[in-house]
Amino acid sequence: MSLDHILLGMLAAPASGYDIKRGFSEGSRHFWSAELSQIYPALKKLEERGWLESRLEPPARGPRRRVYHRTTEGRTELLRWLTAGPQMGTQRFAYVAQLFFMHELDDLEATSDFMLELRSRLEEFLALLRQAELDIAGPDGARLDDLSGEDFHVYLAVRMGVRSLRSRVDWCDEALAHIERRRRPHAVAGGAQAQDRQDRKERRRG
Amino acid sequence: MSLDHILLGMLAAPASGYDIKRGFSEGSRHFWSAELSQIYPALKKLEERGWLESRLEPPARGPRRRVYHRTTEGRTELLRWLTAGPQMGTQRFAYVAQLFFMHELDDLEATSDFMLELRSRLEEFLALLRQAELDIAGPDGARLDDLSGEDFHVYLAVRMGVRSLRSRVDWCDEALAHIERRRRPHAVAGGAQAQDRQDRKERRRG
DNA sequence: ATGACCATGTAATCCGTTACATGATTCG
DNA sequence: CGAATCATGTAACGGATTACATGGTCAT
Repeated sequence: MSLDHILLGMLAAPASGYDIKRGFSEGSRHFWSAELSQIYPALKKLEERGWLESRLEPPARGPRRRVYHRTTEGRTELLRWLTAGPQMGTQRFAYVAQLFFMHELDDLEATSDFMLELRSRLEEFLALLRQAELDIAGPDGARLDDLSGEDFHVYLAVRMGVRSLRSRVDWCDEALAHIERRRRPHAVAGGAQAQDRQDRKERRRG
Repeated sequence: MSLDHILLGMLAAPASGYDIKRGFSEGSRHFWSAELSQIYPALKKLEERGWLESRLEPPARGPRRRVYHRTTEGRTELLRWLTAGPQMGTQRFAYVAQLFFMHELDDLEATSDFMLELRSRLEEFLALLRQAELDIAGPDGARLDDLSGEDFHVYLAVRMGVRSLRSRVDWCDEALAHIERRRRPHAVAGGAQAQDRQDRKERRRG
């Protein structure tokens, strides 16, 4: 399983289940997330296995917190996972499946509307990731050479999110252009040229 | 759930569970897949719900096959799903999580090796998808304007796979460049220029 | 005091994978 | 005859989501 190892990774410093959940919301939602109802039992199981230990923190102010930290065995297991080569899981994109079957609607306007809504949702998410990128590396990657080893790796992971999301937005644009062309097959010359111009515009955005 | 709807979509023509599984292996592995052990019970459940019906085909030659076809209600449900707006599921990329935590190894060569292996696996997959794209639209999209409505939508879905995979390969290259730069921080001038050259190369490949 | 938020957990259910079981056909 | 492939299923387990339950703190 992977969630176990992700929890081990998140526990570089001692933290509670609640803390870890907040950690997900910030800079890593594009590659993993989990609900508290999954995190709490998982932490308990990891403690039973000896990879974590916990203590109840005295509630100086606020409710009590159960704070976990890695054991030596826990750290060893994390390192084992990190050196086991890239774990390629199965991908599931329900919205691509929808598009794949959308000819059943027999209505290119419906397909177009679908892609427009998808584009706007993807761009929303992209904006969040660009902000995370900015927070780490500064404008134009100004701070890039001064990052700690930890932040450097986080930066690389965030870049994957940015590139991945941007490629999907670009894909929406390409698909919308194809759809337009198909809807007006006898438009004036230069459909290909228009596509070319758009490509160049997309590239400048790099 | 989505598998239900994907099965409904796959059953544009009557097919057995085995047929559907083969359908997954071909042109849609980049956005969904399922095992036979998941497909058979799901089909049975869909029949109980009245969205499918099945008959046992007389085994003229070969073993017996249970062939499913959509009912009217099944088709209605499929259309409902297709018009319900893009379904944005949670993404899980275990290998990005690995990178995210990889500073724990404190060894940039390990990170570099990791990215190299990842790159080669991604490129392998990309080659399969490019082939699928070629099979549908021909070289340089020559057949693009002659596609049926069905093939057109399939083409759009395949393009998502191609773009998505290519953006991940590009990300690997970018990350490897960053890693190299970090490992030899006092190399001769022009690190940024080298990155520029690479950007232009990547763009040409479009 | 009321509602928002912090914090921890359990229960029910469903989704998905791996392993197992069965039997027929086809090819060498 | 034996191995590979076609074809259909069940069982066990584990991963993930949704709903439910509890209680404390803090600001208005």
